[in-house]
Amino acid sequence: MTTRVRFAPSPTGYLHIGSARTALFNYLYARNVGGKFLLRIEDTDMARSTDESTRSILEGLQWLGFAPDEEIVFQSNNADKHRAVALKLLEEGKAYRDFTPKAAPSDGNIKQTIADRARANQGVKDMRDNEFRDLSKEESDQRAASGEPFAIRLKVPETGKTVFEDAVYGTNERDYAETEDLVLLRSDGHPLYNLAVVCDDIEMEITDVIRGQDHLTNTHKQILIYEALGVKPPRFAHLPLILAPGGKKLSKRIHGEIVSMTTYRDAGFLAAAFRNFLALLGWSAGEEQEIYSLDELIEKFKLEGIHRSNAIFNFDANNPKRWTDDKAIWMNAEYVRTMPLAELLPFVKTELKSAKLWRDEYEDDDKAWFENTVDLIRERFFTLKDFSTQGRAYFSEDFDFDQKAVEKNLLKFSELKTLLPELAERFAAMEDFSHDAIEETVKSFTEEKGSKLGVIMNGARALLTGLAVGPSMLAVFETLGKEKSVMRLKSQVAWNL
RNA sequence: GGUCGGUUCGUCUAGGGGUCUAGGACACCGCCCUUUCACGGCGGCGACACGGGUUCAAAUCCCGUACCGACUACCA
Repeated sequence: MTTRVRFAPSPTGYLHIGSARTALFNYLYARNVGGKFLLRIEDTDMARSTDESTRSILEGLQWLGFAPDEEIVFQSNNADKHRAVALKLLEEGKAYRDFTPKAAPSDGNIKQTIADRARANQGVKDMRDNEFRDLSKEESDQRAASGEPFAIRLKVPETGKTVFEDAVYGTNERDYAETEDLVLLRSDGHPLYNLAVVCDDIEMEITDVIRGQDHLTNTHKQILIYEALGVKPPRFAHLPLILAPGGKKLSKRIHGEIVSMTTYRDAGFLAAAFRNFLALLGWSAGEEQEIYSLDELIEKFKLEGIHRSNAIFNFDANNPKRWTDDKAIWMNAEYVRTMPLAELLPFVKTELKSAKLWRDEYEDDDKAWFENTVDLIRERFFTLKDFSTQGRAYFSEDFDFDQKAVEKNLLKFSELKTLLPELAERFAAMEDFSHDAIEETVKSFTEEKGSKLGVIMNGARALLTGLAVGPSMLAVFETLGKEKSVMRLKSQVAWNL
């Protein structure tokens, strides 16, 4: 039997970092065993689901490169089938109508309300305590026929237990007495999550369910439904959660954009790097390698490598340099600096285009120059964004001067105000403006003036790039060329800021 | 409150009875290189939650405690 897995997000927000990892693991697993990776949008919560969210999730998946192998399934389209299953179970006596009036929706923190109620009960609750559970078929049918609203609940057997073997967490057992007679169909006719999931997974012929650990206890309820339906449940593998610093839940409300996939795309992350980072959150190949191509991940991915404890996505909202996880930033920098140049170029092009810095000559007459330049400056970059910000001076005359660089490397040495334009004159007189020739000129100029090489170089760096950091100045001079170097060295703009 | 699960450096993790005076990565700190640095090189700081067992031997097995998490909805 072919392995078939699915990623099943509910469209109530953007693609969350935890969901993205779930998608990744499903994808890797499917590819590793030569199975199918499917996508199902669980949009049965009409109140919270939005098309906007669906679009955002699809966008995130597309960026990460996880295209489903079959058409996307929208769960809401299957509502009729789900209803039919609930009715069938009712007919077979495996479910019953509950005529208890629907409770008013609680305001405030629902989880808290539930916990409080449970505490008030002192933890003892008879899960079978429902006056309609054993109502005669005749009376139930009659009350339904008279138009009385009802929900359909699964009739969980009195004795026994649900057991399943989780690929990550091992054997899970739960006594039936711990599971309530869960609602299958709401009184307004809408199927509920646990029913919908089971029905769809059966219909989609899902063989392995890989999802967040928050569904671990739900699994018992779902197994009960599988049993009532007489269908063999799929294999389950639950993933540890990704938490916020402090071990708290990572949420949109509290942590904002930091949890959204599109944030990383927009911040100049490479999908390959982010995938790599995500793969290492909760999974390990058991070796010391950390940089993996997609193919390597696919080849090495094993469910056994997933661990049981939650991981923390580490970041400091108050520190701009650490706005997201350090390791994610490092990983991206590693990719930017070391990936084959030819693969990086298209991304740089896109970035420069969106910053209005792109020129078609970069792929034509100036192709060699462009490639050399990108290769030179990427050494110190972290994201694609850096090409249009820190790297701006290489592609435009309109760049900003970093105040600190100006103060530290220019203003502190007032003599540079005349020395640098003088150096420009020397440059202007040069015929061969190559690395070695430039070095020769700058060195003799420095000696002649009794100045220091570092002072001259860093002053020039501030003038030519606006920054205090960057590649070797000899390379910068050569890259920018004689004309621009001369012009910028003479410019008084930075001196008058 | 109940049920279930988890706990190795600040973070991601290796390890699954002796090879562990616990390895790697990120971050941090120091030194070196150097015309700068967010590059590179070298080094440092830094963890088996706690308490009992079992065993010749426990980070690894068992029990308890603490802490954290999930679930406990006519949400998904």
